Amino acid sequence: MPELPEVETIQKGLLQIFESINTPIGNVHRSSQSLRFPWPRNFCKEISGQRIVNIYRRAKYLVFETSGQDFICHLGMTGNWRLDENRAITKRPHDHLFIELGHKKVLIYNDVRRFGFFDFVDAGHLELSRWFSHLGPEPLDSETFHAEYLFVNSRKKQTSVKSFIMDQRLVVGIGNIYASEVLFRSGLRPTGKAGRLSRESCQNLVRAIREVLSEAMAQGGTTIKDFRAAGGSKGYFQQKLMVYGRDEQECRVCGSGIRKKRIAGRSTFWCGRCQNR
DNA sequence: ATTTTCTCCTGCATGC
DNA sequence: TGCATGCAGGAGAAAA
Repeated sequence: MPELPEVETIQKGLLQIFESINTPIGNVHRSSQSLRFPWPRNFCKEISGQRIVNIYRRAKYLVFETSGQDFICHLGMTGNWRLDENRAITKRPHDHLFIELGHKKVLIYNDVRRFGFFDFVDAGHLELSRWFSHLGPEPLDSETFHAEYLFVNSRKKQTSVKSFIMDQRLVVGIGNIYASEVLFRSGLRPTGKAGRLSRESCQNLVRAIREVLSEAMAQGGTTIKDFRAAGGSKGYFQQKLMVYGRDEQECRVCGSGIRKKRIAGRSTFWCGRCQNR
């Protein structure tokens, strides 16, 4: 489900919940089903009783820094968190993890498709973890992610520009929705070869990535199907989508028809007139 | 080595 | 109504 803006929205919501409740993790239970991978050994027992020191985002991962064992949560396609004030009434299908927080409050991880997962990590040395060692820079960090970086790393790449920017080894956080949106804003065809990007196009790409992700975060993410912030609120960026899911509709800028095509197995949307480079 | 396709899973829309 | 098919926001493994 979630790309960078959605994960960031959930991270902010979770942090707010822990700060407002301000109590150590109570009892923890999980479903008997595995998620994408089997649950870490003694997962519930290990995190029970720990105090949350911080929750932050790296790429599309949530990192929970605790007084004991640090852990991560990847949301896969359909992972989501919600806070239940009265668990007995609101248990839902596909609930997989229950974290009790004080009086009758339960933080619940729900994941319909079970592509998400949890694992223990050392938050102080994330880059050593198998989940983080290959990840590229954060798109909003101008020190490490900039036009020249894109230009240099795109040389001789035969893959499409769209697949290129979705490669988490290059830059993290861009998934299938925002890839189309970013390319619309930068005026680039998604099918173009990455290796042919000019310096100017790289500059436009970097700017578009920063703008689109920032604006989406400000809107609380994109709610296409069922995304909700941890507090339960919807995202509103879907109202600003220019191309994603708009095939057969008119371009909001020039009025020509939005096209749709599968690139590397993923649906891709663009305007043939506005995106001509 | 690089790039695309397959795979994991469930739910929903579509078409016959 | 039932059943088959395809598709959905991720990403590692396998295949090409």
